[in-house]
Amino acid sequence: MKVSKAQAAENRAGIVDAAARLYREHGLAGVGVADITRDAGLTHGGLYRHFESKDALAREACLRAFDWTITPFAALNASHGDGEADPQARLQALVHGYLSSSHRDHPGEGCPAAALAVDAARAGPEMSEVFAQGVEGNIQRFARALRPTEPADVDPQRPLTPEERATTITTLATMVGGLVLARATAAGNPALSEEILATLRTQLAPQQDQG
Amino acid sequence: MKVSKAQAAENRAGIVDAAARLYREHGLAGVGVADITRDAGLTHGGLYRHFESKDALAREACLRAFDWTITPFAALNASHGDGEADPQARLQALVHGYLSSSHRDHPGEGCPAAALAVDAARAGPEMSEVFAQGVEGNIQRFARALRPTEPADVDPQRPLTPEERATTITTLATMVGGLVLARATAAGNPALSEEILATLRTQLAPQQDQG
DNA sequence: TGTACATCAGTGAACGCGCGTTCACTGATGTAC
DNA sequence: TGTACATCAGTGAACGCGCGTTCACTGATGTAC
Repeated sequence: MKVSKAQAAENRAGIVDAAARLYREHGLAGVGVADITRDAGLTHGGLYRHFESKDALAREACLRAFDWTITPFAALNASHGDGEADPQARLQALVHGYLSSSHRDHPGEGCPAAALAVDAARAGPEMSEVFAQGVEGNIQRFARALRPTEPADVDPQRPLTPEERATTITTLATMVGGLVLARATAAGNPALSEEILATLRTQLAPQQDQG
Repeated sequence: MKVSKAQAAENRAGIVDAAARLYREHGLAGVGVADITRDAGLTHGGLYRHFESKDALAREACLRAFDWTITPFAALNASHGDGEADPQARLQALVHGYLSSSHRDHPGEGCPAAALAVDAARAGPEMSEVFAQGVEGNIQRFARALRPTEPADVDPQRPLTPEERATTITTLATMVGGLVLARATAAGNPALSEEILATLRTQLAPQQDQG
């Protein structure tokens, strides 16, 4: 039966959200369209009224997963506005959240760069473009969120300096690599997995460590 | 027809080698057993005389891919023995080789940690165990290869200090994360992909950069 | 050393099975009058 | 405002297709005598 336009839009968004979560959990090749629509409370036949193909849905799901507001980096925005004022404390909060056992064990709600990078590299140029946009966006927001808020007369949206880009890329790459290695070793050698996370927390954000 | 024991062993090794290469190129889910045996010059039917299942072959292929002698890290052994004596120069050579466009564009002969980590995380505890062994081995060899060779009376095989482990884990995680991100963005934003590689080369091994 | 024969690595057809996609159909929606 | 009807989101069966795995068969190997 037909549903209202509002309901249809809601269903479509539900499919994208379900895909974004399931793809991060099981990989692009590990989830079928029937799994996704079932998870969204629908049947698989109607999927093609919304998306041209599974690949098109995967691209949209990847874009969605990089959405700033649902990423692990979301906390940064809040803390930048009214939260922690000290950039070093913000970095510490972010690094500890990212390199946590909880993030490692719940890829479905976690960083898409860590969960989908290897799959995206094999999924063709269009997916790579979506992925690159997400990574570039993360670099920008990550670097800006860690800038000092003083002095107040400096534009917080000014372009990144080469140094800012370099240190941000390095930190992001280390976090992504660490999370990826921690996940791959978690089931087979939990101690090594924890050691990787704890080591990188300390290396990236010195000072006290609270797991 | 039956073949000699020597030929059978050679065929089996050929299957493992083909699997190690194809899995790194296309992922564990992206290659069929028929692709692998065809690549090894055989038909798919006989595969099960050598391996219990596709998963068992995948595990053996992962183990093989981590083999020190065919890894990008292989150069380290040689250079440790009779090559570059300066640890800083060895680090530089390794980092530049690892974070090169060539390594990015040829995952089949490259680092299994970068190519298979995300797949391994989803492939069950047995695969994770194999992967964890490979990572631990890489930590050990990487750290030892970068030790100073002087003074000569210190045992080069002595256990790693906590500091050695920490800096090695950080460097490895950064290289893996960087390569993974460079691969995922290569087709969609080549400039960003190159920037990631170049930035990390400079950050991990300061001094001159030769691409 | 020679011969007869059991073994078994490899072949290629066949098997279920799950996948992405298509399609005839349904019936509530939303528009035209 | 009411009514008739075209639209189209969603359903569920059906389609090819490729996959992992099985199996009867082949014939060179390697062993027993």
